[in-house]
Amino acid sequence: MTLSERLLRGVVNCESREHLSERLDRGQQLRIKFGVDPSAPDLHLGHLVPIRFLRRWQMAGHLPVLVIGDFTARIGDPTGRSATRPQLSVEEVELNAQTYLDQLFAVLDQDRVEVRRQSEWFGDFDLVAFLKLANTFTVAQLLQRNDFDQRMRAEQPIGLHELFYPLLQGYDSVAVRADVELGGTDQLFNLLRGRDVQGAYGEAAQDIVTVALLEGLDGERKMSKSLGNAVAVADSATVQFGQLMSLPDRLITRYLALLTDTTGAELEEVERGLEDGSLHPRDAKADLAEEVVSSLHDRLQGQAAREEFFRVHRDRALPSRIDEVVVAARPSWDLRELLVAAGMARSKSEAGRLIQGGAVELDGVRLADWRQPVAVGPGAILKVGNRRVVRLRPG
RNA sequence: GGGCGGGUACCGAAGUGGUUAAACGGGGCUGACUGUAGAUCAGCUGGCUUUACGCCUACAGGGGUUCGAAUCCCUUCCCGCCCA
Repeated sequence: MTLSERLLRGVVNCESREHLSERLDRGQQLRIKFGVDPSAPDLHLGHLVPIRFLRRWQMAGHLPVLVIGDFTARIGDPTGRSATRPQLSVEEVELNAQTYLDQLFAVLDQDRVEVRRQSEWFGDFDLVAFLKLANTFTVAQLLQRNDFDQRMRAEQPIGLHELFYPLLQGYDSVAVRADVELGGTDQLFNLLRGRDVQGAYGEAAQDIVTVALLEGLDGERKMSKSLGNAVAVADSATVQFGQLMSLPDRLITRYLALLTDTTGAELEEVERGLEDGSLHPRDAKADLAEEVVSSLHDRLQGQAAREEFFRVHRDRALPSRIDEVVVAARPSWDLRELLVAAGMARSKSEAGRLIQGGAVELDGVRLADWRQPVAVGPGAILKVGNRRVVRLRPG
């Protein structure tokens, strides 16, 4: 396997592949730009795909250039959106960016990156400069983009400022003198515009690479916090493990390929095992989950999370650690009020529904009638649904 | 500037004077089944109350008509399309 083949493994789009491969094989050190969107500060597994890619390059001696989109975040990237994104304030952006970087440096070597902010060059961008940038494209060129086209068709609004997003991102490449730009496949349009902008400013066009977008836990849409199908990098090992176990079976190998260092041969083996039934999907998924969780925390926590999961779900035992909730000491409780007091329901109506639905257990006894008052002993175990359990402490 | 069409619950979308807390679909929650999930089936999906088809809040905002309005009228705001 040549150097370029190794570094371009898993890449979906590459332009120009020939040019890039040649530079990589020649051993040239490249500045690989990666845009950091500080509108969503919580990293999830989907972010990890390009970040792991960057790490591979970093270890091969290339320089990741992280561009914090502190201007574009205030516009809102229209990519993949059917609606305009909310615009953020300067303070929000700065705070988010820092949170993002902190999490990112768990994977990347902090000392071998260049961190830049768009405000460095856009901070005093004047109208003349802006119009010059705007002059690099026609409206038709920008409107051919899929997201816009769909929105036009659906008679949805498109903010004028959204049109400028690809231009600003493209100018970033000029500003940081990017050799290569990395992004998810949804960034293809923006990345390509970067090449055009560089050309318009008399610079060599960057090569671009895109990597796959990770599907979320629902197996349908791309992983995103707002869709509620994401596994957050900052979550605890047990939570992450449980979430990964809820992944649809058919995504096991995809996750392995995108989130772990599993080799191609190993992947084929798993695939074969799943197909002929010699490998239980549950176990394959547990292996995947342990691997991913271990990489985010450490090996020990990965194993512990696995054991805990099997304990609670397969063996139906109580979790080894149960959060304690202090509730008022009373001789007897209205069960609905108890649920609200314990933070298991937002309102008494909601509590009543849960009880009627048979979701509530107190000390292992299912309570389906909220009219029946209950007594709460010290250390009573309140269970609502399959995964929410607390220990009650009257006091 | 002119014409037209819109703004309904988390989302999409019905409803065009009364039995509408608002059909239907999606999503979410819960139960059964399981391999944990998915698929499947079932229930729930505004709040409050001594749970009662009782009360309160709700169909962009405000005002009005009416015994009664998401539904009619006036007005403000917002969005889309077409023409200029």
